[in-house]
Amino acid sequence: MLRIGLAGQPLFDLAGAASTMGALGKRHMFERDSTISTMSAQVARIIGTRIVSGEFGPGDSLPIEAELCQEYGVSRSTVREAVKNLAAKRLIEVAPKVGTRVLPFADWNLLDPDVLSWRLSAQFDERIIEDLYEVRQCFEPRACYLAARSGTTEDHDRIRRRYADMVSMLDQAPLAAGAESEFHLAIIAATHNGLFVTIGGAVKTALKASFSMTQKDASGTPIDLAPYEAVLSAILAREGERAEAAMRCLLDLSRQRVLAAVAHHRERGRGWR
Amino acid sequence: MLRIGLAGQPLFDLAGAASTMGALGKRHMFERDSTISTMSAQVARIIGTRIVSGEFGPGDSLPIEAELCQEYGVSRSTVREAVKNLAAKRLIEVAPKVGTRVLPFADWNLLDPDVLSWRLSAQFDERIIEDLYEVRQCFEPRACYLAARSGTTEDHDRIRRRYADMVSMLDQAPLAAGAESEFHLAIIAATHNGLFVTIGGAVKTALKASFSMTQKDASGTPIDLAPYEAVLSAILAREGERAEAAMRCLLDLSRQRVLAAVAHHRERGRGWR
DNA sequence: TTTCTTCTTATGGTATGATGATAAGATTGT
DNA sequence: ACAATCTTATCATCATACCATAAGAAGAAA
Repeated sequence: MLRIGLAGQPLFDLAGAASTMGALGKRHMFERDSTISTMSAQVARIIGTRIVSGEFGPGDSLPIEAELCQEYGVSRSTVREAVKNLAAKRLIEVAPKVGTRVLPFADWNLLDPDVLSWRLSAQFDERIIEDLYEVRQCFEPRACYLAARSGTTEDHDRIRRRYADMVSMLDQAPLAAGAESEFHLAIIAATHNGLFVTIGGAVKTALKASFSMTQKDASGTPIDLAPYEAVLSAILAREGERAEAAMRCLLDLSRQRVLAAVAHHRERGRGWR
Repeated sequence: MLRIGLAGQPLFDLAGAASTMGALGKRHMFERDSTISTMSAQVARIIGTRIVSGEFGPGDSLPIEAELCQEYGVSRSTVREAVKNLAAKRLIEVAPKVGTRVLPFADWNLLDPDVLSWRLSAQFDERIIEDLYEVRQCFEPRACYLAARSGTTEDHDRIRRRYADMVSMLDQAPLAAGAESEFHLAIIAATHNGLFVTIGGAVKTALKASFSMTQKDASGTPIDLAPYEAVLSAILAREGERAEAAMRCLLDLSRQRVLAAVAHHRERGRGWR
């Protein structure tokens, strides 16, 4: 049983000393990532980060609810919501009379945006980017094939529109990144396979999170549209194999671009965040 | 704003009329899926089923917390935990002052075991099985390639052991299905790509859930070991391409087997569940 | 000593009621 | 008509209490 934190003094006092006030309004009292709205979400983030950073290892027990309340200075309801949240992400498992235990890594839902961003902030790792692109190379070429072969004309129209959006936003870097995601998602949606959509959405969020880590979207170098155009034309022509190959190529270029941006960002600026 | 349920009378009275007793012990009072331990999990399942069955459409608001308490005869804490759970699965989004709204289908985490089983129980659809196998065909052959090319000898040993387990359990149908999953998971683990592991775990759970729907594991016909042996030997020989092709073949056979079992089950026994 | 039973305790699950903050809608004054 | 204000609906949080039960401790019997 691993126990952390000096007994008594909260590691992170989210709520301050005053006890009997509504808490939502005290958001301004702690600067710690005030973009997260609720306290339970913040507690979840803190505990989650401590788990993915390895401070709690698989099989370890978390402190009991009452201790967590003390540590973070919040009520039991809040802690319970946070814990439930982490359990839903399969980071922990909570059983009556036995406490809250960290699950083995293999159980973690790494596709969860929160889990991903916690992992990135705990220790940024190019490996995570590589893994993401490995997954994309598995799914997106196939999705492209299916979109070309069995997508409806409405699907194709939407893909075309997303491409047009991309073109029109080419100069505004942050918008372009979003438009690019939408292009990919439109292709995936054209497969009409819900699981593809789920995985695609997770990957999109994951990439966005990793971009925001490097604080720059693809290092400002303008995107080369040619590979996208190749994908688009192959899909519209309903040439499955060509679409598949074009997407494979696109992803490879994209991967290189992102890794280059990461490397570039790594050498200037002494680290991550 | 969509409101369902006749105001006042609970649709499902989970807790009964008595109000001031601990509730866990009253599990025996309702037969409704008593395998689920906590009430909040049951409430989540009921609401989740109503969502995936289309009773609430995307954009609709769920009844407010107080109404849900009444409908299901549980306290607000319980309802809140259930709602949080559904939000973690991206079925709904809850915002202060605006209530709880159903998210568009594209946001749902279809890889979540609960979501999958709710979908299956709401309306069993061969399509879901097809989608699952489409996903498997995307990433398992690639995982096989990577396992063959870059797996450690420990990884390979573990794969070999899982295969041996499969062989030894060949006659006990329920165990064999589990052993087969473990074989696949061992291959996926050998890629050392966490995302593959996450997706693989979800797919495994999903298949298990769909099997339990048909109440028979692969219709009792004994599994043909040859394709598995082909995969194993290719991996151990570190022949990536051959391993990839062998897995592709294996999955295709497996898919046919499962669909046949589903069809078989469909014609006798007038439906699902 | 060993084993079985019983008691205690630690721990999560649930209930209840109250307060706070605020977005959305209703009301009112100009 | 429009803008400012008030009210309400609704979730977020807190505090406290009780219950059920798994695990562990203590004691009794063989």
